[in-house]
Amino acid sequence: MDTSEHTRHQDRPGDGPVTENAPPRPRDAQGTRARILHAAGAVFAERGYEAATVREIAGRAEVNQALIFRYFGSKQALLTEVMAQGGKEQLINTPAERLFETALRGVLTKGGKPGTDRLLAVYLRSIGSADAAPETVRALGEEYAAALAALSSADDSTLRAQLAMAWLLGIGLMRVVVGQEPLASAEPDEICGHVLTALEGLLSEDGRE
Amino acid sequence: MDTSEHTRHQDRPGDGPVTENAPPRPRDAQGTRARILHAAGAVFAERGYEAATVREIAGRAEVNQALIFRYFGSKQALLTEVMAQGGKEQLINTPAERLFETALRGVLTKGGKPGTDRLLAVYLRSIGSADAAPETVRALGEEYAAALAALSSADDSTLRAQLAMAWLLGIGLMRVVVGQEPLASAEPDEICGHVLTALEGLLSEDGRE
DNA sequence: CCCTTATGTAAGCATGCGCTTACAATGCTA
DNA sequence: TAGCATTGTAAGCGCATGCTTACATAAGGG
Repeated sequence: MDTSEHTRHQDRPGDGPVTENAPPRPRDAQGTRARILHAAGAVFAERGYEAATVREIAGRAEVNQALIFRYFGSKQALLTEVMAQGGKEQLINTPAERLFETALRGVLTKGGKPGTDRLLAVYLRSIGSADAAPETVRALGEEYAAALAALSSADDSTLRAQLAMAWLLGIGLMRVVVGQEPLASAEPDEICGHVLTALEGLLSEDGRE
Repeated sequence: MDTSEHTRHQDRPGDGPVTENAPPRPRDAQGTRARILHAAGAVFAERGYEAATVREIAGRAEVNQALIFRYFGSKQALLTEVMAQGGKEQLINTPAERLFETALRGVLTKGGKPGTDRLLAVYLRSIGSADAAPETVRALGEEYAAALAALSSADDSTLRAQLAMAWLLGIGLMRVVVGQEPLASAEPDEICGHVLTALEGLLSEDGRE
C-alpha cells in the first residue's frame, strides 16, 4: 500500500565529495536525539502511530535508522517521549480560570507554535492504535480536568470539567483529523465565543442540578 | 508483538470425526457474509483499523481467510462496509429536534443496541489510520450537522451544529476509547442534562452573537 | 601515539501482514 | 447422472515492518 515516494532522501554516505554543501556533521548525540524527536512528532502527527514507520522518521531526520533504537529503544518508547515533551507546560504556566480558553485557542490556532496543534494531532491520530496513547491522554486529561474542576463548587465538578475537555478534544478531532467544514476553517474567535458562552454555566455555576 | 493467544480456534477441517459437536455447516453465502461483517465490526472496534488483522477477523467469524477477500475484496473495503451498515437509519427515523439527544444517548448507552457504540468505536479508533474512515465520518457528520442546522436560524447555524457534533464525538472518545473516569461511568441522564443545558443557547437561539 | 568509549553506518534477520492461487466439496439444473 | 457455477479450504507468495548485529569512524584521555 502506498508504494509511492518512500525512498526520498536517505542520507548521503558516500555520495560524492563532501566539501561544501554538506559538511560531515560533527558528532552530536543531543542534536541527533532532538532531530529524531522532531521528525517523529511530524510523522506521527501526519500518519498516526501505526502507519508511521521508523524508516520514514529516520529518513526525515536524516539519521540512520539504528540510532532511533539506540536512543529510544523502541517505536513505542519514541511515541511516549514525543507525547511527554511539552505536555504540561501550559498546565503549569496558566492560571486555572484562563486554562480552558488558552487550551482551546491552542487547539484552534494552526500555525501558532508549531508544537501545539501537532502534539494534539499525535494524540488524536494515535489514540486508536497505540497502547501508550490512551494512557498518556487520560493522564494529561485528568490533570487538566482536576485544574478546571477547582473552578466549580458543584459536587460533580470533575465530571463537568471532563465534559469540557471532551468538547475540546472533539473540536480538535473535527478540525485536525476529519477536517470538517466550515468548522475546520472557522475563525478561532468565533468558535471560542460559542464554546465559552455555552460552557459558562457548566464550569462556573454552583451545583444546582 | 503480542504473540499470545492468536491461534485460538481456526476451524477444524480434518480434526476428527465430525459427528455431532460441529455439523459441517451448510453452505450459506449470506450467513457467512454476515458473520464476517459482525466479527469485523468487533475486531475493528477493539483494535482499530491498522491493528486489526484479517486473520483475526476470519478466526473470530470461524471462516476461511480467503473468503473475506472473495466477499469484500480488501480490508479497506471491509471497513467501509462495516461503517456503512446502520449509519443513517437513526438520521432518517428521528425528527430533527430530538436528533441530538437521541444520538447523544446512543453514544452514552453501552449495552443498548450492540451495534451503536461499537460503530462509534470503529469510527474513533480508525480515524487516525485508515484513509476511508475520516471520509465516512465527515460525510455522516455533515448530514447530521445539516439536519441540526435547520433548528437554528442563525447565519452560522451549520458551524453551531458541527460544534455540537464535535462535543458528541469528544464525549464518545473519552468514554469508549480513553475511558476517563468519572466520565466513562457517569449516568447517561446526568451527562445528557449537562450537555443539553449548555447547548440550549447554541442550537435553538437566533443568531445574536 | 594507542586504546577505550561514544557515535554513526550498512546490511539483514525474523516475523506478521494483506492478498492470491490452486484445488476440493457442495448443490442446483438439465 | 453429468455438467457447472457457487462456496469453502490449504498453502504460500511477496513484501514492509520493527529491530539487531557487526562493523567503521571520530573524539579524548593516558
